Amino acid sequence: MSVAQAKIVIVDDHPLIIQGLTAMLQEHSQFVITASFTRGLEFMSYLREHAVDVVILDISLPDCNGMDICKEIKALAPQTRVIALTNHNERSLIMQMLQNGANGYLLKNASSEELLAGILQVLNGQLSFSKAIEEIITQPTVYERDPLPKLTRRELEVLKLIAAGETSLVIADQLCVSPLTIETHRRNLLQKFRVRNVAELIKISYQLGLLA
Amino acid sequence: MSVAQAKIVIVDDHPLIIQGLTAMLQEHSQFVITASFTRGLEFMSYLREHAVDVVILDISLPDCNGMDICKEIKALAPQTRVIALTNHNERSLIMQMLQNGANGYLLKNASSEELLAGILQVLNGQLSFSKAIEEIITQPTVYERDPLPKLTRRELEVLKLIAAGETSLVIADQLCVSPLTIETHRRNLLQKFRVRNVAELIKISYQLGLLA
DNA sequence: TGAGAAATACCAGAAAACCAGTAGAAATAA
DNA sequence: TTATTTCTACTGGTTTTCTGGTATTTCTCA
Repeated sequence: MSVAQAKIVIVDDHPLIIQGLTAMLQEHSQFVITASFTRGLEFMSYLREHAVDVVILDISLPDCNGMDICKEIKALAPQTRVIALTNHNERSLIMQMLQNGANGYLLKNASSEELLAGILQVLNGQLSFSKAIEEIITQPTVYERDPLPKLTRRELEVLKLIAAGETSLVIADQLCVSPLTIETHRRNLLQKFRVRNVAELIKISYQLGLLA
Repeated sequence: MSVAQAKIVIVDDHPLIIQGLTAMLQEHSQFVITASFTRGLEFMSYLREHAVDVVILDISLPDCNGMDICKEIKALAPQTRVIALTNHNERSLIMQMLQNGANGYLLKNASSEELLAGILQVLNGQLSFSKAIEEIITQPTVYERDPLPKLTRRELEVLKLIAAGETSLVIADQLCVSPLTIETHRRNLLQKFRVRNVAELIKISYQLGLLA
């Protein structure tokens, strides 16, 4: 990895971002971009055939979620370094990515120096974070929120209907269950997210990227 | 504008996007990128001193809102074409930008061909939209939602506290007014957004970028 | 300076959400 | 095949929001 060029792959659904990264990395001969993808699944099948040193990975992809992709990458090719590149700066998301084995977490509004330094760091076996991310991590955080709650299929379904403005009664009707059941799901949602009412629930769900 | 190079300026808080656009446009000699900014206000003072043919403008900027910037550009330099470049695809946002005089509306996940074609179109005096945007516009819209409601300062303040999960009583306390007043603001918010309850309110506010 | 917008405030009743506790059936994982 | 989780459903009571009115004072800007 020290003499040869480092093989880098970009996975991002924004062609502009790919182009920007490519332009940036081209100027540095120690890197070579061997491929880029706008879909996570296409990348995964590529990874099965090719060696990759660093993956620069968008968390929010159209066809699948970057978090899971990260985990799969680490299962399939543990030596491949993963750098998350995203706009999301929710603490729980970051922690989850680290949990899943990410080597770095950079924000899309990072400067090219930051990006470059980040890639070099993970190649060196170190972790790498945007300044803003570092602050969020080290922050003892009054805002401490535990690892992104795992919702059941039904709960997610109910959550979306709540966000759509439907009342428990209507939701019950739509899902063909008792309104009391919906009330229970509702309560469990509030509990899992540790919030006090739907307003907060919807806000957090958005911040965590569970909705839209 | 036909013989000379078209002067293009990019305003986007993501260096990567700027780099991507720059790389893309460099290959075409009919364009020249004369400047790029990560802040709207800096750009505005630049515009007072320099001629610009096309501004590629991110709607969500750190220091100010791209919507207003668009209006100001059109007031200051009506011959300058404005292309909105953003991730938001809410109908009301698009309409608002058009209202404010934008010449084009492209999505950040657009392909380079789409971007290039878009710039050429607005230079020709035509309007230009991403395919997805065109669909949203022409859609007879079951989803019709009128121009992004204008909130008063107080309403926005209340909205944020609602999103934070505070009850009317607590909000009233915090703002040192009667709970009944908050109820009124609340009602006006629901009315302005044409929604039925806070869940929907918060969802839409997020989609419109009013929160976080 | 005068009109319209914004912020304030009230009443009263209906609807919906929230809280606490319990529990059986069904699906899924160990 | 247990064990655990998920989905379902209930009782009963409290709090909060939502609806539909009305109305005064203070800004704001044309």
